[in-house]
Amino acid sequence: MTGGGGRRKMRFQQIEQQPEQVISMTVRTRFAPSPTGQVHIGNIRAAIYNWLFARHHGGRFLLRIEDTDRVRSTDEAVQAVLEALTWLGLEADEPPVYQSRQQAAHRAAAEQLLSSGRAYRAAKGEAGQGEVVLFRMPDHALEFTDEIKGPLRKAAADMQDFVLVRSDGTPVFHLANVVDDVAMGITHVIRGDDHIENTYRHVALYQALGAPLPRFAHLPMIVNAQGKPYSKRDGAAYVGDFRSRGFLADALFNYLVLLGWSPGDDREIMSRAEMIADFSLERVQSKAAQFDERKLAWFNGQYVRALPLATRVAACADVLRAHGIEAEPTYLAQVVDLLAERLQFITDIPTQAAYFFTEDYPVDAKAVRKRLGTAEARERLAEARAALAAAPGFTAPELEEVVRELAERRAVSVGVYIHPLRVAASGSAAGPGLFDMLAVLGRERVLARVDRSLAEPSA
RNA sequence: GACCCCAUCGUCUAGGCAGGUCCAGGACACCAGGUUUUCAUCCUGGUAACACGGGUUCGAAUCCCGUUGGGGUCGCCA
Repeated sequence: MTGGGGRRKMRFQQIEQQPEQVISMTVRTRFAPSPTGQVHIGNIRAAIYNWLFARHHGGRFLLRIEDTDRVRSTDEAVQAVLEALTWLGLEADEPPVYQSRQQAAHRAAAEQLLSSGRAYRAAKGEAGQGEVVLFRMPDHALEFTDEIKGPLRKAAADMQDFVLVRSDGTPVFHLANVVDDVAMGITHVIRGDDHIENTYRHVALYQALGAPLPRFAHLPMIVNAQGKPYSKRDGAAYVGDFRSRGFLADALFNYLVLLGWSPGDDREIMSRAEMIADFSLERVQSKAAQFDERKLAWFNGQYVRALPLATRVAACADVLRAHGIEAEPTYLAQVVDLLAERLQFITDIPTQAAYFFTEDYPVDAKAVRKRLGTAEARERLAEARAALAAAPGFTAPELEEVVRELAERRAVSVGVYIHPLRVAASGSAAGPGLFDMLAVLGRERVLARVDRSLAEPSA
């Protein structure tokens, strides 16, 4: 059985759950996390697809907090969900629905099922736990056409009755989920494919409740390098992890959208508008996708570089401030502009550009040995120092002119001066163009650092 | 174990529903070269895949069957 092709062909041999016009009706999708912890990367991708699908069809994207597990659900987790959605720009179109507040409706549905004979009371499991309400599964096979997987079918013999209401009177996931989806008018249920088995039960529930069936789309999982479900042990697994590690929301969004979906052409970097315009469940992959943080990092670099300078400067200022560095805005803007192509993460700024802000910057010992380790190198550095000091002004073109002139005069490659100067002025062998860097650093700082280098005992 | 899902470069994928134009295209990563004072960016080139076996067909990555491999589900969790 091969992916998309087969499933799309077969779809039309099946009876549709809803008329084709469904798409022209108002599409309503929802993200329904259970607030028991941080928001997992796989869940947020489901949220993204729900959002994109709703936007594509001019419909609505809703949020439902499935907090019926009172023991494990926490307010902090609810906050985490809200923050993750806001950060990624996935605002819901209506106020969030809290499942725990819908219990009256859940109970009413159970009563309805009880009186119609589709559910029954029974003492199940260990003695002493009391009575539960069980749903009576139909005695015929159940089938539905998944928007991603194609026609799916389950024989009656492979399905058992299941609990709808616990012995303590609280509704179980299946009941609450379906009742709420009906109440919220959800037309398309887009969720992880670990829910496929549940869907048969849900289909039976919708039918028993006399509610119209939504369309279902089951997304494949996100797996790690071992092909196992992606978890915290595989590095960043939660939305908050990515955020704190310096990933941009747009970069993560773009990467995640493409992890399991493609526009059908060669585009990689896409705007939200493009994604919305082109998104379709038909093009969602049906096999699990392996998370590749290196590609995510590449996306991040692309997005960081595309940031307007002012935005990048502000973001860098925040990161620096968190590191106890208060940078003067104009100066910082020069530094950030200088580092433009070299920043893949905004959070790299403190380590990558420390020497711009403090005299206590890290020094690469290896670079010092290589570029300042010989008597000759130090002599060249001294010559360069004199040239810099004699420069008419301390702008990049002026500095470049005096140093190149010096090299010409001594008939040596200009690199002979550049490399020692770079290490003496920044402590590093890598960095922006030397003359621009020196100009931004300023005469005083540069000369002082060079003098300090010259004063240190040679290796 | 039962039931279900999945299978194109190392990874994400295009192509598959309408079989030939695919000795399989793009991106990340990797390798080489170029640009450059370094690093990064950027540019050029390269290595690299249709899981296997049958079948249908003049012709299969594309259709069918099977095998193998991977995954999911079998809770008074969600």
